[in-house]
Amino acid sequence: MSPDPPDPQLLDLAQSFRTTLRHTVFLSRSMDSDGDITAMQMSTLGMAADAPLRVSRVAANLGIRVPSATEQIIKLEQAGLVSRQPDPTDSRAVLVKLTAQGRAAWEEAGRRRNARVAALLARLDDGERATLAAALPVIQKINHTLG
Amino acid sequence: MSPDPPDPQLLDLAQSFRTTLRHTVFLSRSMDSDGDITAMQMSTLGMAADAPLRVSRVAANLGIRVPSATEQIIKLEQAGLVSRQPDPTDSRAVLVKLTAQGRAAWEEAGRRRNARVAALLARLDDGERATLAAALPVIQKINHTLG
DNA sequence: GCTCATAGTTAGGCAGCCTAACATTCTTCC
DNA sequence: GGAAGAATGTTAGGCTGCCTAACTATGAGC
Repeated sequence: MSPDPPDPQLLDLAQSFRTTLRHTVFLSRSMDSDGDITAMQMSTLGMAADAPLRVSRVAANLGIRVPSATEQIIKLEQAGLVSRQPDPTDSRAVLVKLTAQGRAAWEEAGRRRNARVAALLARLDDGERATLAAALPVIQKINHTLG
Repeated sequence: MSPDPPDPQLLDLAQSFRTTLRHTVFLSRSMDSDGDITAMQMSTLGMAADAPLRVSRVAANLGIRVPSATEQIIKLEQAGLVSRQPDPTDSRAVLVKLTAQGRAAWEEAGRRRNARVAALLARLDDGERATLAAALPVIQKINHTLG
């Protein structure tokens, strides 16, 4: 239970990683101004794009509490992007389902954001892009370590 | 001025990058619960750790408006972590300066966070860590492209 | 010295998150 | 089958962080 003995090299990498992340969050925030759809809303629509899911699942995936998810989902519903339907297998639950309009908005916003990010990546050389591409799975692995 | 012709490969990478970033922001948020110091406050203290700086500089570096920066800085001041002093060279300006207590708190929080991140990185193998280390400068470069 | 730009602060409002309390439905166990 | 408890959402109320608009005070230029 004692904290691992601090490996200096690991701490250095952690420091760099942390600094990079901080700036990245910042970048992510500025990318966020997509007109009207927030990053959270994008994520929510993306989940529902695969299959309808419960409010509690949305909350868990977003890392927020259920009441907060309800709030966001109601806004998406009012915008006509999702619908809320009782789960036929469990009347307590509510299924969040993407509407046709929601799917269109999600895809369109995704295209816009991809284009914007691609424009940034275009300024890298091939080697840098390869390095980045190789690292993304590693970062994903780190992200999933939390689970 | 027309948007670059979409290079499919670039868009793919952009898509992966975007997805990874989203999860990373999420990770970053969960790392944020450091007891009492928020990520923004950490950044602010970090800036002041180098040298006293103006409120407007803090705002610019954080990507927020001046009134919002004032708000945060006042909180840090009330917590005894920074002091606010008039700039001797320009009486309109206010210099945000780290107090001894502020420096201690900043270093301590940095250590805690590094340790936490290092614990995540410890679960990677050497090759993955090398891949990650190689990519950090690239990501930094992307971040700075915004400027 | 008047005018205009610059640096911060104050005031008021909005969005997103939280906890606590509640209604409803499912599950378990007798 | 019925009571007790668990699970799913929603509602209510509050907090934080961000914003814009309006204001004060100082600096800079003609």
